[in-house]
Amino acid sequence: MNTKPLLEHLVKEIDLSKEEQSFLLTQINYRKYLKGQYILQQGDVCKHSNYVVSGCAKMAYVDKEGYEHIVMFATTDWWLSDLGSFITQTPSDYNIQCLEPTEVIQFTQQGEEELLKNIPKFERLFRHKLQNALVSAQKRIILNFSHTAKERYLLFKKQYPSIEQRIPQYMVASYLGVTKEFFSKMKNELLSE
Amino acid sequence: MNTKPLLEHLVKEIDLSKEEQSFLLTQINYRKYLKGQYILQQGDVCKHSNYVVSGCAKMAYVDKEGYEHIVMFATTDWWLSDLGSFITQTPSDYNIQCLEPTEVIQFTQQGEEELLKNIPKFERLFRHKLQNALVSAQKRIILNFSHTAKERYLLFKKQYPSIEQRIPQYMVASYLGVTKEFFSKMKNELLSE
DNA sequence: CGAAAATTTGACATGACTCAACTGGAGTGG
DNA sequence: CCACTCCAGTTGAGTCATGTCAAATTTTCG
Repeated sequence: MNTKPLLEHLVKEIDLSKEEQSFLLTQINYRKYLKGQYILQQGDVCKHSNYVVSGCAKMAYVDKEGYEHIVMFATTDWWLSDLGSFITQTPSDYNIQCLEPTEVIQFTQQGEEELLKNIPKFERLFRHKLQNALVSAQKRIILNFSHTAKERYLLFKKQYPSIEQRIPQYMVASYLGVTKEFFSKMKNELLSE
Repeated sequence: MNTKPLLEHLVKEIDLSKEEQSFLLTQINYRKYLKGQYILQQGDVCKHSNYVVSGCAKMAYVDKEGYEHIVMFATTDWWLSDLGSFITQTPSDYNIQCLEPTEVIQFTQQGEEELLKNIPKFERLFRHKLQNALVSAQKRIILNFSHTAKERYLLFKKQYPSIEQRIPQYMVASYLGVTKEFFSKMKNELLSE
């Protein structure tokens, strides 16, 4: 029932047999978070890899001065975890917090291992997931170096047209790596151009 | 002979049988590049995934203004490719150029597929490789937002102590995302602090 | 040695940040 | 229904980090 979206999503990608599907179901958990709740808090070990069924969450790093830097947003069909903490089971440097009521399907590290062992197709799927994530992370590094905040903002709007409306603007600023004040001025200038 | 370092490196990580080793050898190629040579040029398809045996190379993006932005350096034991171009076999946005005479072992995309199909251990190994790369890419995104160029430079020195001596300083500047002029002034200030 | 490449220096320009004050909703409670 | 507060967003003045451009200096290497 609640896990249906995941199955549908996965079946599209790797075409699971009935047996594989039911095995998968033994390894996952459905969970619902309220707006504002934390899926992961800085300092805790990241116990779950999360597949977002609905809602919206952010992953962020809070620096020593207390400023928050948003690493990514995740909505339906996105995967979300602090990979570093998840695979090594060491305390995380990141927060994951829900910006809306959010439904997720969770894998524990053991569950993921079991899955990979028993259904090798998953190796390929997860590898693809990682590849895509790495490619876009590298792009973002270069983007931040080679473009002004204004340009980055325009690209962000193109790439995530739906997200901007759903969240407070100061979070968009944080994702782009600028202050909310500068972001506000920037948007103004864009209007009068 | 020339492929020995790769085997040794891999055997340490995944413990290959004799048969697996000899199969591996059928899927790889050894190649030597001179200083200055390109392993990959912007616009070409990335035909190979490269394991660096010796030497040093950089992966970089040249923007429309002609400025070069360095994504990463690779020395012994690093893997190097434009993953996006490699997996989709579409033209690359990056250059990979040797900064020293460099020996690499190359996998084609097909070769890599074969390897993964025939020696499932490789799935795990490659997944780990990707995980680590992704974790550090995400860290670098945040680092660039939350730290000044000076701080980033000090971290770079700690993390890659051997690289700074081997390459022209303007490339370090490019990796850090600052101009060579600013980088020069910055280092001066650090001395008198 | 001489030419090209790398690095440094200085004057000036600008993107982006800080801080503080202000505006304008969206509750909330009396 | 008003007064109050809280939070997001805006605005402005001043500052700082970093960029630009042009010239001078040093290093590298044929």
